[in-house]
Amino acid sequence: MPHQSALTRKLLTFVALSDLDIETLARFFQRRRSFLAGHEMIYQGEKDASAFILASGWAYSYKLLASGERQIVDFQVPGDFLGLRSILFRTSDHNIEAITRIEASEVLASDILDAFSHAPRLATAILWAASRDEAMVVEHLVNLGRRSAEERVAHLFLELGTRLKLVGLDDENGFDCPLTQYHLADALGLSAVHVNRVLRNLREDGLVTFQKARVVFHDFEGLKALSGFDTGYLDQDGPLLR
Amino acid sequence: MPHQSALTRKLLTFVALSDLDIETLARFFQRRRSFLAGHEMIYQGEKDASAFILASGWAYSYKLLASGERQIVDFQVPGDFLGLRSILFRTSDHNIEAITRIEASEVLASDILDAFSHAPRLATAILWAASRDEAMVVEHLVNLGRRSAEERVAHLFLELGTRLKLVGLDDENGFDCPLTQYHLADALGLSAVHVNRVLRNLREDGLVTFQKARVVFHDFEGLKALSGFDTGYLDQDGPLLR
DNA sequence: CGAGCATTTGAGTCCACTCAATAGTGGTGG
DNA sequence: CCACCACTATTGAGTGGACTCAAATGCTCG
Repeated sequence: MPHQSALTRKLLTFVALSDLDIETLARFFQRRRSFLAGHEMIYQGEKDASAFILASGWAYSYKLLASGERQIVDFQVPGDFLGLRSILFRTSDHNIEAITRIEASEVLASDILDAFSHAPRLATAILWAASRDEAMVVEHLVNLGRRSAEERVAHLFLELGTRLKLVGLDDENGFDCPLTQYHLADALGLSAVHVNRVLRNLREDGLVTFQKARVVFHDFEGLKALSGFDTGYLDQDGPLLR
Repeated sequence: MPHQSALTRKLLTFVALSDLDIETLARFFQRRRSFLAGHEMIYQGEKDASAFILASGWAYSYKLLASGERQIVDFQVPGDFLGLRSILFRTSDHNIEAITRIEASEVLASDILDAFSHAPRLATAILWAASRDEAMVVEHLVNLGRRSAEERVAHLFLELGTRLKLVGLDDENGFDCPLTQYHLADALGLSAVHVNRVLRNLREDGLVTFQKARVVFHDFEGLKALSGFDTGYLDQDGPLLR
């Protein structure tokens, strides 16, 4: 089952799993589902939602305001666990929509709760995965609160590049990226028009280009310096439980 | 042990705990500590940090940027669990500083990991608590990304009021609040000068006052309408595990 | 090959910023 | 006990980054 390798590998870097843990985890990959681009996989107010493990494709999680505005919280790429919070809360407090066509495994609330009863190391690994997600949200908060538009865009591209590299979906100088400028705007607290201008600046400064659904880094170090990007919140220190 | 009631009560609304769970949880309250105002309880880069359960006083968690700017992620009030993410990651990715004098219980990494091995329902409850924290961070993200300065301030006061009410630290028309305008600014992605102007506007519009370390609501419904505040992300639906 | 979406650019506006200066407040020590 | 110092709050003036509105161009896919 090659599609489960990304998540499993991530978890193994954190906790050494027993045979029982591995077996329990394997059950998470039983229910294969696919979704069309634009499909709402999870929606605000949904009761007893499922979670999913992304095998291929991109999604994004977001909240809608009364005004109709949208704030994107995070993007999900292959290997990511999505909707965990929707399981822990009886009713989901956010939406998740497929950006591209998606292949995923559906994980039921009962799968998770069983894992907690019978596979404590796996449970620890899941809590760790949730904490890592929270660390990403925190970094996005810093991005919105204290960085300029140029810095925000640069930071987002570097984060996505790093995350995709971890699952082998990057290449020498960049990565394929199905986002629109509206996605970037709603993730970064900017208007789409301004995102467009910022992209032009970054391109003209020889830092990155984002065109034709591809991000290409031209000056990786320059981008890091500009945005203050530090991989700390994505990196691992080696297993907590051996 | 009256100081443990707030957290324990919160957890019990989510998961019915067994006697063993309760006993394990009780161990979290063994190591009583106190800290002076301004003390750094947890700092970025700290290895093998402890977590804490706040008995009294306020703290705030934040990240520092290379530029020296500060982004406050959340405020912690009595009953809150703080530093959980510092335990799951070997090295802490954020700082937590005491705002007032603090009484707290220190929770070691081993306490948490033991709980995961031996008390699965408690483990589930801890994951739920972590998810609730993440939901708050997400709401702060929405605040920064898509709300105006007036809306942000109003939203923060409503959230703090609601959280304090849950632990009985509010009163008829407001709550005691040890924050400075600099704290508000760094939590809301604004300058302290602008926060001051916004507070004047809200006061002159008869909505809230924030003076002399006290927040007083004058038009609760008006504030809610202004900020689009919805308690959903703080509320509970009743126990997931019975 | 049009229809709908996405991108790009211009013009003008405004929200929140910075810099600067003045009060108020509380704690400390001589 | 009061003088002082550091911190916090307040207000004014001027600036600028990001916004909105508007229009033109490009792209893709049914």
